Amino acid sequence: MDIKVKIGQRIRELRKSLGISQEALAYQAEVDRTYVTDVENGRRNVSVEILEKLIVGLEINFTEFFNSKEFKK
Amino acid sequence: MDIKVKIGQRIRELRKSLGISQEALAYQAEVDRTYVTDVENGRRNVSVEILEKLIVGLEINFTEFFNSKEFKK
DNA sequence: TTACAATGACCCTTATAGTCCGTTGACTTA
DNA sequence: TAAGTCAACGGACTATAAGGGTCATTGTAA
Repeated sequence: MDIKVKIGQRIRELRKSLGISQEALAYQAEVDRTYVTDVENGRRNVSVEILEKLIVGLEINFTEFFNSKEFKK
Repeated sequence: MDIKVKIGQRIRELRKSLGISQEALAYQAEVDRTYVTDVENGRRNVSVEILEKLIVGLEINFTEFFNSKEFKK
């Protein structure tokens, strides 16, 4: 599966588990509201700096973010 | 530390453990040789699609790549 | 010494990542 | 009836990722 889609799904999964809206995540990650929508829907090829912002906004770290079934190939 | 630097260091570490040159990694990952140099030296804010190419070129997966001390915050 | 491979550090395009404005529809609560 | 939140989408714009060229440097080997 497309890495962009995998990352989008993972972000949505973690955001929902936090019970926050896309807009709230966008605010915490300091990115645009519409950008979060695009990322979650696998339409954006995010850079690591932006991904870091999102991961921090999700109150997690890179290791935990990628420690998920879909990233183990 | 800067996420770009952390990723660069991790790539260099894994590349050296494979015993291959930057050029060989660039070839396997289908990116430019000078780009690998820049990434390893923390000068590039790589996108996830390019990072995936590099990770595949390093014969590893995202989970293992980020399962390293410096990515656990 | 010479020669070569590997790496690093510039520089310069162009393709696209990322922002910001808006609208729309679905759903909820008053 | 609103009026609110939320997610999806589009268009236009700016910032920058990615590719590629060139030359310098370093190390090693003959």
